[in-house]
Amino acid sequence: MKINQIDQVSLFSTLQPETRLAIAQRAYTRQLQPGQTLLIEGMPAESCYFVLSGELRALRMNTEGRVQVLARFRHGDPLNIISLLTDEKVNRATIETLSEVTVLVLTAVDFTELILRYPDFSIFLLRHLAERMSKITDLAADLSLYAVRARLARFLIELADLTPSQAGWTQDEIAAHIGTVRDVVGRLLREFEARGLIQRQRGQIILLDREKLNHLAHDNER
Amino acid sequence: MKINQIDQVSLFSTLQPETRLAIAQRAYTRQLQPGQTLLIEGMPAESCYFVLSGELRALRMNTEGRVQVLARFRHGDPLNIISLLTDEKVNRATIETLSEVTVLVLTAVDFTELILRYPDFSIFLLRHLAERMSKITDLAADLSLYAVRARLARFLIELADLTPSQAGWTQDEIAAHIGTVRDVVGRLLREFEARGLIQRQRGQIILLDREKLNHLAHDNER
DNA sequence: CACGCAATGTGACTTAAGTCCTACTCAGCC
DNA sequence: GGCTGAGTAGGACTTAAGTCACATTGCGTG
Repeated sequence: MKINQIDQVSLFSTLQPETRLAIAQRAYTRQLQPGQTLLIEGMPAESCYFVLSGELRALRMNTEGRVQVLARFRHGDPLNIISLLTDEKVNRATIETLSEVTVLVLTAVDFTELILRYPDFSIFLLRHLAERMSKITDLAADLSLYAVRARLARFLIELADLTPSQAGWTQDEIAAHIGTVRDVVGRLLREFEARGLIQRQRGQIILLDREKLNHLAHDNER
Repeated sequence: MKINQIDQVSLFSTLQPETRLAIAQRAYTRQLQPGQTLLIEGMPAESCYFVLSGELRALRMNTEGRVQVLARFRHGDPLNIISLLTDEKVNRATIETLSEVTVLVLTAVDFTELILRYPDFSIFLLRHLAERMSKITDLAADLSLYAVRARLARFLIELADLTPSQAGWTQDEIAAHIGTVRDVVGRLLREFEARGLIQRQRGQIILLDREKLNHLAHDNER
């Protein structure tokens, strides 16, 4: 892949020019359609990826087909590195695209070589991992310690903070993120609306009473 | 701290002698009593630790006092590095000792310096983080996708695999690990015993029907 | 425009799991 | 040897949350 393309990955901007060059020499790009499965949980891990554009999600599924989203990836995020760093070298989650996606592909061999040779690369990865570790820890604690109502309230607040235009979230997707099912999300959204906490139009959700929502998010009451 | 002491940390054995020396020059040890709290969630993160001996656990607690254990640490495990690597520099969990403990303390400044100067140190951390990431991911997925019965079955199997002498686990502790409450653990253990899946004596649990337990662990049925 | 699929709305029902209580067991210890 | 407190046993009750079934809406595409 061309070096100037690597330079466009803004998150690589913390890396030394030599390191960027080394990555560029080994990596190649790959295009993916929306809704495509990039990796399947349990399969041998052969390479890792870096998101250049588009959005993906990591998920686990149980025997009944219920889905839990574990992470979302976008521009600059490394992807599947845990599977490569771990002893078993097996994909730890299924990864699907949510939009059209371009990724940078790095084989396992190249990856380990880069880590050993370019210290700033492993620091770069370390920071990313720490960030993701924080998020997944929050998820685990939430799932265990808070009721669905609280998790939904928190989700809505975070969503509103993150993206001003939070359209395109189906109830199914919300459910897969907060660890429940569609029906329950629908019920609770209606409840929130009836209580004047939110307002909905064309699938968009507007927070009306952030105070009360925030209270709901941190207490297991109604 | 003395270098020969550092050399005793078997997990540091993958590090270069210079790196070990650098750690030894900056770190100091600290003794802790059983049941002591080393770190409190939400407080500013000032240093990280490495376990020399004894055992600790990381946990989160909700407003009602319910506890979820997020990780266990023992000899060689780094501890609180996520809090230091993350932007906010705040402890991401409460950490308590389970026994008498000796830790190696490294201030935030020394830690970042070591990372920048000794590449093998960051690779060492990277591997640890990947391992822990795997575990916490499993936890989150389990909490979301499997019923308590399945989580308990899995827990019992893992426990039996890990330590041949799995005494000293109170129902309360099991509950805090698998994300439920004492009463429920007690009920289910009795059920398992009545069904001939396990046998209990003096707090010790012996697996009788690993097959069926394993089936329970992977399906959400009874 | 009509058709069909995806998303949502909504009530009725079921149940896992949590809560509450009271009683029992057992080890340690003054 | 009786007392204390931590851990366990076990029943009764409540409820959050999941399941099921079916209606409705809305959007994109032939």
